[in-house]
Amino acid sequence: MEAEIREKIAGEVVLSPHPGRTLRKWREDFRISQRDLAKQLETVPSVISDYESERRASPGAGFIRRYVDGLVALDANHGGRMGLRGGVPSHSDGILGMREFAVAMPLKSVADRLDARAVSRVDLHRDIHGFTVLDAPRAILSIDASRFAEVYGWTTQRALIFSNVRYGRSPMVAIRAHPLKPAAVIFASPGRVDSLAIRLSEVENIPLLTTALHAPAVLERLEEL
Amino acid sequence: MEAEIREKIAGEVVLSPHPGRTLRKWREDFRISQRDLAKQLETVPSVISDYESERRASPGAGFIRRYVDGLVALDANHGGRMGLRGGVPSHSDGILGMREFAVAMPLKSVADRLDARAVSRVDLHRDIHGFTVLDAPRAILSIDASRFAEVYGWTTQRALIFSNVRYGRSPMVAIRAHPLKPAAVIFASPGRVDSLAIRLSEVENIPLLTTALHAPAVLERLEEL
DNA sequence: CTAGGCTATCGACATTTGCCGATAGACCAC
DNA sequence: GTGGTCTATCGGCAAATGTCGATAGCCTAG
Repeated sequence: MEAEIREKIAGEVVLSPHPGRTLRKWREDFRISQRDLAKQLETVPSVISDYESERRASPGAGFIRRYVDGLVALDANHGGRMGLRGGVPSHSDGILGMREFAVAMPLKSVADRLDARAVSRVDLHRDIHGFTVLDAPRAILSIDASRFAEVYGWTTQRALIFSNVRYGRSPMVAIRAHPLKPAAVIFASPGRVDSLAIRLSEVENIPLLTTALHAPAVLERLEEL
Repeated sequence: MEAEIREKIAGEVVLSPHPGRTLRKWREDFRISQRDLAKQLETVPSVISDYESERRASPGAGFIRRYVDGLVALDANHGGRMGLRGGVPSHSDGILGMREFAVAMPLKSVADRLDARAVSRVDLHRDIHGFTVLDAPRAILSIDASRFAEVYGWTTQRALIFSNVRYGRSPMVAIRAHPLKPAAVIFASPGRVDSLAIRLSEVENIPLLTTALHAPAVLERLEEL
């Protein structure tokens, strides 16, 4: 995730006819001050200001790299709340709940919490840093590829928990088609899980589990973790 | 497509500890000579060589932009065959056929050729530059997000024609979840097209059509275009 | 062997970048 | 009013870039 946003920012800056302005745009998106960034880069604010106001028409790769790294590092220090979310603080239609754990949590613990059991043969031995609960049909309609960052929030090391799932094909197909992959998928109170869903979970090496709980109970159970 | 690859290359170059070497790697991936690139940039080959051998530790944004633009422009002149395909010449399991038209073709002509009719309300008034025929279930299992470039080949301005389709949900969900979008989707001899498929076509503004022909007949009909 | 294509190295030098510090302006809270 | 925060502008200057041309080496085909 971080590597991707860094690459995107750097790419945009270089390709911009006004690299300095693009740098400023991104800093403001992240809501970081020139002073804080200057401190992070171990320089002075007027350096940042000069670049951002296009005093230098063609900043070098070295500077751009340090600037972008500084932005992303500072954002991480602030919990990655604003920047990586693209500045949209509220949840999209289809996202029922979302949380980051304070510490990495074994998937097994999460599964136990939800009385969830595996339906594919993918090994459950991995850690989860958070979860997102989604209403599957609504999410598919309202969240397209460019906004998956919202589903994943700060980390893809999360469980995606889909409710209102009949056969589970559409969520697994969507995950298959998108470059970012979650750490696990859990279907809340599904119908009969289709064999394609299971095969996709195995192809992608993403554990697939089901729980009899519905979304509100899932959120409640995970609140206590 | 082009904008995305440009951004990716530029981003990689800037973030690389060895920008010059990364430039070289990409030029070689595209199979473009220093001489040809130098000509495109209206400079001399020793300039390219100096940068690529890291004589300049921190090339400026201006040069990187021109270099990347030059690569992509030259690749386009060569039909975009090698670079954008990632150098995989053979078709993946699931791709039954694929072609670029010599000239842009109205979608209506393609539809007429296949006796296809629209099932969603999206306007058909657009041009197609080519098509890919896919076996839907096999494609979904064998082609993940990172290899969609293969499905699209040179241009996303194409019709994706899916065979072995029951309700048409999975193909539309996959398209929904991926950043690149085709110009049209045609289901060859589907079962009953599900309302979700139709809604996704409308949300994405991608025309959705069906034809009674099976894949071999489709390929045959389109061969004559 | 020669010719052509491709690439590498390096001297040269005009131009630009990278970075700092001094100064100034705007805004807000006390 | 003062103090603090944030940002902008600009002079100064060492260091690096951007670009060219000359030269050289390697490989292949005829």
